[in-house]
Amino acid sequence: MGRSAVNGQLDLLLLASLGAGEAHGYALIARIHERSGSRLELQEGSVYPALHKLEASGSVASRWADDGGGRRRVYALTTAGQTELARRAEEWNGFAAAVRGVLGAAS
Amino acid sequence: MGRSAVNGQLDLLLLASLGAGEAHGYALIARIHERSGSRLELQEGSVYPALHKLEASGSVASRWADDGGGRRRVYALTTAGQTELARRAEEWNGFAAAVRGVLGAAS
DNA sequence: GCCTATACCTAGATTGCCTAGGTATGGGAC
DNA sequence: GTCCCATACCTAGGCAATCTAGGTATAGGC
Repeated sequence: MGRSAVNGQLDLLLLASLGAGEAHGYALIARIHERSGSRLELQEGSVYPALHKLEASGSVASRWADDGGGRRRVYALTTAGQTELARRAEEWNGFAAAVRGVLGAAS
Repeated sequence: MGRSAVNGQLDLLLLASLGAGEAHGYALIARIHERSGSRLELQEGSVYPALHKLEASGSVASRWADDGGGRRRVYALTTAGQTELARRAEEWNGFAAAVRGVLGAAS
């Protein structure tokens, strides 16, 4: 098992991070690392395919930006993506509550 | 994706449920279903292999019980299993906090 | 002109769990 | 008294998520 182990929440994490403003892949990795309190260290090999999948499904849109530096693909949340984010966040809250319920009963 | 989607927390759920007292496989499924507020419906095909794995790693011990009815394999948490439960619970709390951190920043 | 950092990409392997079967026993219907 | 269903256990194989381990390209420091 890898060091971060996102346990099925990769899409949620990416959508939520994009909810804070458009960004390119590398920046998203940094953003998630930061906001998770350094607990999540996503790998590029996980993030890029996930972003492509989210774009294919219409949750995010991308454009190429050449701000002087090298090529960058900047992703932004679409309207459908905002809906999807809300749906997944609720799903996560339900799952977390379910685990808390099972854990809480033991203590 | 199945209907319950335990997202890598199957072992934790089983250990936590056994923390509330020894039980056999079928009863564990019912216990988790109940304590999760009916949100988690584990399948036998997930639970039994997981219990065997936990027994092989020393976290649980089993004995056959024939209380009048058909054969039943009753599982109980070992001392090592209690340590493992604490470790995994802490791991879960860390992960949940990380996700909250990423989600919270968006709102 | 080379090395490093930034940035992006993909194929293939691994892992974890579910699907879909199967066995066995006991009790109620009839 | 036998058929069916519920309880209880088990396994092989498949599938989906994501990680590993490579690769490409550009810009800037030295």
